[in-house]
Amino acid sequence: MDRLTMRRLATEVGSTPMALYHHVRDKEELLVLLLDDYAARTLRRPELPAHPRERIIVAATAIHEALAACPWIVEVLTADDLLSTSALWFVEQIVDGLVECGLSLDRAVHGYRAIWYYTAGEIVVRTTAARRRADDDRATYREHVFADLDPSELPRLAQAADRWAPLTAEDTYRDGLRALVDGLLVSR
Amino acid sequence: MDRLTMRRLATEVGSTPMALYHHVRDKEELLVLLLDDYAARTLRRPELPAHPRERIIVAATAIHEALAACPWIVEVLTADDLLSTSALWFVEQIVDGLVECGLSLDRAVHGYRAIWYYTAGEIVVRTTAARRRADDDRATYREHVFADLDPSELPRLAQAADRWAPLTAEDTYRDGLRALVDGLLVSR
DNA sequence: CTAACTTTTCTTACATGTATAAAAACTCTC
DNA sequence: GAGAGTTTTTATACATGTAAGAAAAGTTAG
Repeated sequence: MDRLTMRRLATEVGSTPMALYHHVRDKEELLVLLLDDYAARTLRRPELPAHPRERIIVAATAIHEALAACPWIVEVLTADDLLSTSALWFVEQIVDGLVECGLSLDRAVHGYRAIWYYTAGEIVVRTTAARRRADDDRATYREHVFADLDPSELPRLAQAADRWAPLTAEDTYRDGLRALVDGLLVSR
Repeated sequence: MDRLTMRRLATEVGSTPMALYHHVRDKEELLVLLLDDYAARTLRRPELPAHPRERIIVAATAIHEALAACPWIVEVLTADDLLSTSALWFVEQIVDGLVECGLSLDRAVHGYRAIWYYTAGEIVVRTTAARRRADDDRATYREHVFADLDPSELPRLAQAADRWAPLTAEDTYRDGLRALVDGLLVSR
């Protein structure tokens, strides 16, 4: 986000900063367009399994992988649910998979939203955590927190204290996604 | 985030901008501290139900409500998993609930992370969507997308097109949370 | 009380996003 | 092809976060 400046872009394109603003409302819109372009060029449709539940997993994972590979995405990612027209096909697969598993269309849309919340949240949280770690002053904050834990008040956290860092370093997106999808498909 | 400027804060406190930087690494850290203070003052511990599964729901919902009531939170929310020491009690409740439901401690921590991803994602996505709607130029983008949908290629989305806006306006945090927790508790 | 040292504050400076309004380039009709 | 109208670009300006280093205030040892 910060690496790209309107001034630098303008001079590299042989123009002036304010000229860019005729084509783009603000810097964020430019980045959304970049993300859109990125998605259009890199999102390849995977082969989908026959079972609808697995189809949901594969489609969501594909989106997640594409986004996670792109660290500048976070600031843009706070966009809405439909990141770009190129991603619509994946959304379709997810909604359709949910419907095929027996959900009503309305519930399927809600289900897709939940999956999107989870996916976007995972990337945002994980990416910013990684950035903080690079700073490494702030990384020690967590150690502080866990060191001063009162085991009588917060026994589970105290118990997990030394394992917290490695545990949260693990990539558990798929597991959480599976759990969420399973839960969504349990008829309630 | 933008409403608070270091310069204005400094003059209101009767100081200079750079003096603030001795106490705070940067603006973001100041906001994290503000969030921390906000959490400490407003997060009241609710009465917890006996059943561990419901306890998870109640604790997560409490965090979610406190955060969702605080719109400037989004930029800060991309913090790590432990928002503040005042929230630790809630984290404890969630992890403990998961353990009581039969998960190992490791899986419980992962489960908490999944819940946090979902919660943070929900707030970030929903809040930014609301901000965009205020702009309302960008709100029409979605209508465009749905208007030009090819029903033969994306049948479900075409089918849901006119209901998409109201559907995504509904607050389904609780439903998604329940689904996620259910899924996490299904022994795999 | 003084002198060294540490913590805190101030001054100045720069790069950034972008508002505003004028200028230039382009397009299209007659 | 001339002139009106539209689109695109430029010049200028301002508020912002914050780096760098000087200055001041506070603290402590002798």
